[in-house]
Amino acid sequence: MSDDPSRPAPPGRRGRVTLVDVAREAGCSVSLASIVFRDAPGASEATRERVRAAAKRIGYRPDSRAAGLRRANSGLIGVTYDVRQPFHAGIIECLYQAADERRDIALALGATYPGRDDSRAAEALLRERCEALIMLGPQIRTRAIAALAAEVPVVVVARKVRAPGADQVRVDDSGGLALVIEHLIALGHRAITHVDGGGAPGTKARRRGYLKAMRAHGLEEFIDVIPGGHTGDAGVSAGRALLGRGSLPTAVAAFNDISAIGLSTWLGISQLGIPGDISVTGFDDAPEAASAIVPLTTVSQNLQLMTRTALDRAVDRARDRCLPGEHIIVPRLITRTSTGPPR
Amino acid sequence: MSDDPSRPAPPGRRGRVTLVDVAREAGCSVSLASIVFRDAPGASEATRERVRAAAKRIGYRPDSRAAGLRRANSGLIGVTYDVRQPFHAGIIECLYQAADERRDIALALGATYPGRDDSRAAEALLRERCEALIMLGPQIRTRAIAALAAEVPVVVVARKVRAPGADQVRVDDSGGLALVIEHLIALGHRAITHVDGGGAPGTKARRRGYLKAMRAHGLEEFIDVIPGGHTGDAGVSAGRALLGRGSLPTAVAAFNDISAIGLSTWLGISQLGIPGDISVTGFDDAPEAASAIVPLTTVSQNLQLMTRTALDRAVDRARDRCLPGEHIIVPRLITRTSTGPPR
DNA sequence: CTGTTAGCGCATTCAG
DNA sequence: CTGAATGCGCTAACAG
Repeated sequence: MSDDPSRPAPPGRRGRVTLVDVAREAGCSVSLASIVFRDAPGASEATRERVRAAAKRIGYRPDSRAAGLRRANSGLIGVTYDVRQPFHAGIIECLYQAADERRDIALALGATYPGRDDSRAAEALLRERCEALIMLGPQIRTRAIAALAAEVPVVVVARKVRAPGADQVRVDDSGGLALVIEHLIALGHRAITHVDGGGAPGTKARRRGYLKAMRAHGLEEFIDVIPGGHTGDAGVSAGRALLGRGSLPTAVAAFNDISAIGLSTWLGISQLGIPGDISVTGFDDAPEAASAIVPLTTVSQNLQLMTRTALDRAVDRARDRCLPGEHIIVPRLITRTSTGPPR
Repeated sequence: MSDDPSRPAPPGRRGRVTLVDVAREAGCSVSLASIVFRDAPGASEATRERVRAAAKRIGYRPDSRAAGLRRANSGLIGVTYDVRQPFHAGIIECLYQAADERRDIALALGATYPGRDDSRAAEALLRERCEALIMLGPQIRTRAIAALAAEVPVVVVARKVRAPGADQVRVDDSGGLALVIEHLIALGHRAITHVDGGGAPGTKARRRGYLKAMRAHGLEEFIDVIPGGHTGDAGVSAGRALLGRGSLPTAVAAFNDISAIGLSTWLGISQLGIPGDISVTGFDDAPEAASAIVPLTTVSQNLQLMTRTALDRAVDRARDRCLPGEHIIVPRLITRTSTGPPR
């Protein structure tokens, strides 16, 4: 408590509790206290307890900025995602779970929305000195991603992008869509329409899966793709378009769950029974798919595996400088009650 | 200490470009370079240009951790929010917009979901040394919020909480619900049912607004509250419950938009016309409300004002140590096509 | 406008 | 296990 009045007011003692205070309170050296909070070897269990108790007593909280500044690696992994995308929310949850399993990793979120693109979000994250970037379905152009990948390890999730230097982790979109088509065909369907993603990441691959599966079963003449999108609105519009035409297919494979639910809603309102009159399928296995009015047959991306892979890649690339690669997650068919034999 | 001056400044000895490198490249002092990046007064426009050009040339990016470590205030405002809540996503967007208008403020997001509560999220944020915390509809108990508020300025948004020391910014929930009831009554409705929020923040106040408005118009005998929730599923369940009873009301005021949309969907599938057979209202003016199959009459919380207020309060309290207060946003009725005269 | 200096809170030596 | 010393990248205060 002996402030030296001769010197200009030291801005240090502003009431902030630091590691020094903890060490003094616990009666040990700062190095030891540091070891305890880093979970590093070199302290007995007894001292660990003592130090932690002291910290709690005086209200100490580690300063992760200072720690990151000092160590070579900040332990921060940046994640850019679309704040409006429910599917991204699910991935964020899984990423947190994966990160919580490692004591040394923290996540920094960078939200994206129509007025703030992935580049902006990434820039803010990099100023915080993230070691690596995980980008969920980035909407910026490939060369912008490549530019980022040149500066920092980048892992692109849920979008196919040929950016050299960026890892890719995504489901086999083509194979996933083929899965539901095979399922519908096995049920006896032939007139199967695909409502596409209208430009959302994965649109082309899923459409390719549809075409491939139809052709593989000699159903070329039934091939029917109508424009859609990844939102519920897009599904509603597609439903409207579908009903506006002369004949109805016996099944519709939508681009994703949200769109499939919008579509189902419109069909339901138009007094069509699902799956009695028409079968509907989605993609993603979003939480909404299971709890929809008609639980949706869909394709699971195995988020656990996907996020774990993404995080591991991000950390490994940041630490060991290993080479970027492509990681394709095998999709799985989830059968629910929105599909049945044709009418 | 004699680096080869002929070669373009190598990316630092440790591979990272710092302010020192920029200063050397621009041929000026570090202080000047610092001034430029902080947008602080004390440099001519010419030098600013020169320094920025040099920075770009060698690929410099400010280190916000180091800056925050040094200055008294980190400039970081932490935001905890429910990653599954579309309504929160809208607030996040507005917060970013508000933060972007101030050069000195950055947002740090802390996601919340069933396995990770607001306390966990806040803890992580505080380790990053946020100056203040904005909590969106926190689900933790009041005393946990109070505990946080004792350590750092806390602004609670969209939840009424009597935690001493925490600011509150929220819409007048009671008045908002009353607004739609008045609107329905003016249209000629008398049998108006309220589907409540089932415990979500704001449930009680909105129900109170319903009761007050009904009583104010002598409609005690028509008072009818059924349990609901804030999700689409809850709306669907409420619709099912409603139709399972003998008689139908002529209008339903739901707790929020998402629930109202679920409700509408179920009513639509049950071949009831909206608003022909029954009027439906929501709350929040979420993006989904405008683009629903039947555009929803709802209550706007004026997010712009709400978020600006929240951010200003957070910053002011962190900087000037002013006292916490309560800030009630006046709600506004948004009339769309989901309401009409009774059948 | 410049250059110098002194830390912010912490991790990491290194010799005891 | 201790104690002291060094510096991460930056801001701020100061005298030129």
